[in-house]
Amino acid sequence: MSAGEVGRARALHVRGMLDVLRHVHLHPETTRAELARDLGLSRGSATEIVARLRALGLVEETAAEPTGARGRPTRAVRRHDRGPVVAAVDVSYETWRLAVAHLGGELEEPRRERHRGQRPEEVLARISEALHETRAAFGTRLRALGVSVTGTVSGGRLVESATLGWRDVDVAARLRIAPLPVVIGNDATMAGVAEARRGAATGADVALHIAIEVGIGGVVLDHGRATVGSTGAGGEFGHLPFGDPDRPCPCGARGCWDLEVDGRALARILGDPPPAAPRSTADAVLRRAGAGDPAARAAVDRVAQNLGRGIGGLVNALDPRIVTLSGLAAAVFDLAGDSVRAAYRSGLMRFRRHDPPPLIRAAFPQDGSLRGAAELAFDTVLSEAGLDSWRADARPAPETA
Amino acid sequence: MSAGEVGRARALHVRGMLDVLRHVHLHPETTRAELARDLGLSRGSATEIVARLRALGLVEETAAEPTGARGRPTRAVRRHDRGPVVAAVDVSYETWRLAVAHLGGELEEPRRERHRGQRPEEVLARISEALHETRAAFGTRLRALGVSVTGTVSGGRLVESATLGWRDVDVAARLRIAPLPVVIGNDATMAGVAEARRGAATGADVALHIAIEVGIGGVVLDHGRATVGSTGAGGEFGHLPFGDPDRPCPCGARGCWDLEVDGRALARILGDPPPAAPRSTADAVLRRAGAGDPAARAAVDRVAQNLGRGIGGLVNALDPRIVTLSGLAAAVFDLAGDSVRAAYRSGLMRFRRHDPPPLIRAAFPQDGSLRGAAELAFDTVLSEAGLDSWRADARPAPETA
DNA sequence: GGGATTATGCTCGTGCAGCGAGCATAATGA
DNA sequence: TCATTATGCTCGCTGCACGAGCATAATCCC
Repeated sequence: MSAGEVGRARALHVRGMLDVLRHVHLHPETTRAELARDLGLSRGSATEIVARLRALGLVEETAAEPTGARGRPTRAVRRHDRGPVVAAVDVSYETWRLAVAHLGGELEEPRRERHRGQRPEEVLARISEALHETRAAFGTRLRALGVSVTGTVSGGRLVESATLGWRDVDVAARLRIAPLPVVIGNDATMAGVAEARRGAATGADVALHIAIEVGIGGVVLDHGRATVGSTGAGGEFGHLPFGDPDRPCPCGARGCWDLEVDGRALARILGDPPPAAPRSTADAVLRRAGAGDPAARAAVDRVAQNLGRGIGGLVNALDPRIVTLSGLAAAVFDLAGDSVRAAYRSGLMRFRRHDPPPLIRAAFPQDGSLRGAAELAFDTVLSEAGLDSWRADARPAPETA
Repeated sequence: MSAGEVGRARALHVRGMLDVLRHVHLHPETTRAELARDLGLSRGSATEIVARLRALGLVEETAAEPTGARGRPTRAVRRHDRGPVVAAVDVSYETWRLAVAHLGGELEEPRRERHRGQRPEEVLARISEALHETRAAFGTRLRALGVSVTGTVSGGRLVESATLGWRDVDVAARLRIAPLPVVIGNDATMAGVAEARRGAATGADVALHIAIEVGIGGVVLDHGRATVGSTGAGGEFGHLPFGDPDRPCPCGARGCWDLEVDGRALARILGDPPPAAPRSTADAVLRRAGAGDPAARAAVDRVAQNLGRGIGGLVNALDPRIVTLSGLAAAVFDLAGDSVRAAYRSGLMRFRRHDPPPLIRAAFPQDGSLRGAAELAFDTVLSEAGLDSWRADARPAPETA
């Protein structure tokens, strides 16, 4: 190389730019003055950092609508119209979805396809195709991929999904697009991230998210960060032995909480055979209970108690500030909230009962996992490496002096 | 104030000094060259930072013993002989202990007193007295206080301790010494911190620590940081409903795991009345089982199964890399390891069974909670605020130019 | 309508901290 | 004795943020 190449490999200090960019991501309508205040920057630094971000095509400044307050009007700092985007994929029971997300979290209308009956390779090939179309449409603006999948994710692989009937599939590898970073996680984990960062648990230091579809998924969020353990499989609360110790679970263990709270539990309590589609069964029972069927009502009540009791135990163990519920958990909570709450309270240690963490419906019942996948994908964009690579892609080759 | 006081309130950039100081804390015998390599510093920066730390009386440099390797011999960077120390207090069932810890983690021989039968105020007054003696001996070298206490800690208070018979005591407030920061936590939490940072779980990204004395304490460690929830009460795994749903727990809930694994469980299984001192009862049963008493042996086996099964569930939910055991959990594991392991494995989800997280004895069965309290106290010293205050105490009043 | 008030934007000089090249130093080994 | 190896130290350089001072642009109030 030429002799003029001194100090090129040097680590760039981009802390300030990242702080500002993350703030813009979390508060899409912001101003320089707000940035300076919230991030503890001087106005001079704010000016300089915003100027650098503008030069990189990451943010734009436009005239802000007048607030009517005194003082020189500020300008709005917004995401750049041609700034970075990420792709978010969610693979669920019968369908998959693919959406593009912008800085600030805005999700474009997702593309959606049914995949029931297809083999994993077929499904993933279709999604990969769609991803390549997205890549073609957005070019280098597409920076990362977040994948949410219903099932247990460990070591970056989908190790087991009873819902999908898949086992040990390297979903991330099959969806990877050339140089883009991929993050993959369980759907409940992803939805929990969305709730903690922009949903019902916004601002909570520690939050517990509980989602029931078939079985229970969940996650603890610590300041918006999912605590997923050493391999990424953390949050499988459904396989805590809260249930009948003799009842075998498809997971291989016995007494799993899973078996006491979903469609399988409702069918069993009602004396019906194990359902082929537990989620639909659950919806049917909930409808009947809502319509006044006493047997259905009793079954829902029983499941509500099992749910509340388990959540009480989890709150004892994990000490969240708030508990968000989605899927069947939210539906049961709607229909039999008193039963859930009563069992929850009586499952709490005494000192917690005077001010228990509230149980709240999730803010994103439909697209939480897509939103969460987008958030985690953006985490890789809003990092030193992500900023460096954006800069490298945006600029022509660096010139030697 | 004088006009020369420009920029005094400015935040000092001390990242490099803190990085080096933390490295010295974790690796007490180090060298400049190692610091530069491990922290990614240039040798020039290492020189400068070490010089600054020396000037502040935080580290010393001495001739290192020759390694026999080629090259200019390096000098050892060690904690300063008159550098900062912290006090660590552990309040347990019958005694309390107070120890002084140095940078690097070395613990001086603890002072120990029995307190059985005394009221909380008396006990804490005695400890406070001892702390003031420590303060008198070490002066401003004493920088922080870490308190470990057996019981549930929430919001900085001891809210409930069945072991001590205390309820809602503001231990931290009663032990605070004038301006020093105080950190307080549950004894199992503190012991877990010690295991994760310097003990059996060193290097594990996520570790689960399980301690049984009376009931179960525990904690998840994430890269050495205790995940204690929103109020600090996280880790009360003993109050997960793994047990008989009808059995009432003194905590107010039912079916708690606590009741299935400690001296109370052993007594119940043996048909004995509830013991007054469950830990001694447990030790006695363990001795009889070790000596070959078949009834005792069967009871220990049963408890071993309850322990293993619960740990399996926790591993499913929390996904640690390793599980460390102490107290009665370690003793049961020694005596009935096969039963613990078998129940553990059969409680795991199938995909985990080919390579389950190992169950390991804790490295600090005796003084883990003291060591952990010292570690957390040192965290406050090895922070920007801690460094600033050390600088302020060490130097005379800043001069105005 | 015109100053007073309030708030934000911009420029510029300053300081800190770390980089890295080059040279000095101090051991081993042939 | 001199090459080799490794560390220590000096020094000029650079990136980044600070903060004072001034410019700018709105509303408020007489």
